[in-house]
Amino acid sequence: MPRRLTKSFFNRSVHDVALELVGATLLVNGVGGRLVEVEAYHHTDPAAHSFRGRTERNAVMFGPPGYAYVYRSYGLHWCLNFVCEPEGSASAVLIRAIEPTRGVALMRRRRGVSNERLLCSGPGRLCEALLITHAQNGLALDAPPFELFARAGEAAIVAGPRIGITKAVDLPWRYGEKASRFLSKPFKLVAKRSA
DNA sequence: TGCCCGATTAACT
DNA sequence: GTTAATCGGGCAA
Repeated sequence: MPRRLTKSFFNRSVHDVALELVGATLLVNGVGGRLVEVEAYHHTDPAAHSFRGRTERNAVMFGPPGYAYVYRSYGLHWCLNFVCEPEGSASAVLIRAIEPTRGVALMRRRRGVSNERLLCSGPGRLCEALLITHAQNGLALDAPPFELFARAGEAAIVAGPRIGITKAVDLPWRYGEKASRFLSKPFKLVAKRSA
């Protein structure tokens, strides 16, 4: 079994963590799969919830690393983040897509869709499939219901602009497995140099 | 207090 | 391609 990720894993640059999370396995009550798409949010970044300081909603981001920050998006969906960097940095990785591997039948039922590709390909979708709500906000990531395992082997990781934001749109802080069928959106081709 | 808008999704045309 | 669903944060008044 691959190495289990504990709190110290998250106590460093949010970008280092994001890169290493691609290919890692996340289970919630035994259900989940491989992380194939994540985004980094840093407190100096205008697109981050923590950019304007601490509020009731984002309080967990200002706490120690290795905890879940869950917020409501557009009034109806939930989004899952992992708090990173030393306490007070208020930086986090948004989990955007998962390749389902465990508890697929359960996820299908929770989502009400049969297409495996649509089960966890988006931050709101994966929270519905894994039953993540505000009830998990502030929970430690190295204790039940969470299980996190390091990537085993290689991963072909690409970076690109983040999705769905209007500030700092040019920062290439979205990371994922380019060839994965389970991304929320494909990564654009890397620009080729002309001879 | 009131208003606008968002780290989204599904169902439209 | 567009839009409704739905609500808390942030800012103006």
